[in-house]
Amino acid sequence: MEFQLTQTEENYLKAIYSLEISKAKNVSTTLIAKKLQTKASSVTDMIKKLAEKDLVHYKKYQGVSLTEIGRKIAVEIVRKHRLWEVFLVNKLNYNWDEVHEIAEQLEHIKSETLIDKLEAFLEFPTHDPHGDPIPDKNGNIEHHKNMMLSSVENGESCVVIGIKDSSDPFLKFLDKLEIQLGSNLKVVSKEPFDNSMLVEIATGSISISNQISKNLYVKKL
Amino acid sequence: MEFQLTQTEENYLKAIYSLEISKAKNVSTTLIAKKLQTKASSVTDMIKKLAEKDLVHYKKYQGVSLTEIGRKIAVEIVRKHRLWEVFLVNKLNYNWDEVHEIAEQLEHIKSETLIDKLEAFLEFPTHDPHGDPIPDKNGNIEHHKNMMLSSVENGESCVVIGIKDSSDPFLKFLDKLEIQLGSNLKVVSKEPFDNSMLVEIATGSISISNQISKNLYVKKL
DNA sequence: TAAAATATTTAGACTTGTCTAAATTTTTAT
DNA sequence: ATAAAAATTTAGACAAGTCTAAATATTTTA
Repeated sequence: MEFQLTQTEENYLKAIYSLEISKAKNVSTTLIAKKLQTKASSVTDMIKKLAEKDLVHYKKYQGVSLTEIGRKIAVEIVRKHRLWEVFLVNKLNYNWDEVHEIAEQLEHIKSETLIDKLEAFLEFPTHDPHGDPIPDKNGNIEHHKNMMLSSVENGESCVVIGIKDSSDPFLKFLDKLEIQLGSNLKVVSKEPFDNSMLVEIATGSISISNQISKNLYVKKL
Repeated sequence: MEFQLTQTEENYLKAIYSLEISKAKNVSTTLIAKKLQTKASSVTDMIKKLAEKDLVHYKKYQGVSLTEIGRKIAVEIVRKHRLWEVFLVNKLNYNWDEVHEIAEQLEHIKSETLIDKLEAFLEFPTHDPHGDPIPDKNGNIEHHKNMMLSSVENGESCVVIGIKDSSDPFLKFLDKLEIQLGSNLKVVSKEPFDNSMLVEIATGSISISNQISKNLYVKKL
């Protein structure tokens, strides 16, 4: 029951997986094309191939969804990606905004044993450098509880536990703000006009726009 | 001056490099085909492409040799391969006979910084798990002095410093003999009939065939 | 040194993943 | 509800890397 997929096929599965999570069921051709920076016609071709292999459910013009086996493979790739990110940051001293591209390559390395040995070497981390949970070897993954900084009330304190949009510029911006995973934040006030908030952190008070506070997963204290 | 080569192109360069070292200049199409488990006609096609990019010298029917830039790239790939092997054995606890296939994949990961960071993390190893020297970041590589166990005289002692043929079965066989890098060997006697030798190691005396003694790099004590 | 054997190259075809342009279907708006 | 807009699929083409079979060149050998 073991598939040998190409990197491209794996990338499609991963893209569909992440779109299913953020956008609910039956992901559209266009959305996948946008995500993978390719053309809708190319997506259609590939979807047919994946459907042929029973990795996605597909009916013409109706979008796609992952089959059970397709989802299992997608989660495996996510697991590999996030474990490699931990390696790059914790062992090779990369910053959290530098590891995505390299992990995109490393996640496709084929081996029965490699990723479990890597996981043990890293001492079984539960989250990657951006706070995203790492699936276990059976494909179980604990999803974020959807608590964003933006929904924290005045006077309440919380800890940053994850980043929703782990794009390069956003991570660099957080670096500049001196916000990282584990940072303590206290919401001082919220501005109804633009939904920005005044927040206290270790180094002082800063104003945080809604666009940012919507992208920080937090846990209330 | 930076090329972006495909994995296949890189594999051809590496194959030509290793054939040049063992077989001298102007490597033949057939030899490359054998090494890469492909057909001579495919090799011809690829060679033309590499020649087009000035990575090899090529004249019809005359075989190929690496250009300076081609050799530089080949050595870089060897460097990556060997550093990853050190990582797999020293950090992830793989045995030396299990790492080749995985390193074959890891050597193609593209990054400006990754391999130097890996090298630092591994504390600048000079040799891979099979005793092969690791090129430095400028492409300098210290080649083995060609002293094989087979040329050690009766009564002389030596240390194993490298394996010439690092194939799976050979490495497993050495494991069974309890011979590893750093093992001390004393040549007790040599049998002129088949060139086998009687050798003393820590755990006792063993007979070693010529085929084996020709594949062990040693340093006299 | 000419015939036979071997090595190499060429020609044409196939696969994978992609694209553009055209055709078709679905969705949106009036 | 129907026309316009948007999304999707199809058709045909291309590049990369490979293959088989045939053609050509080189090497061996007698």
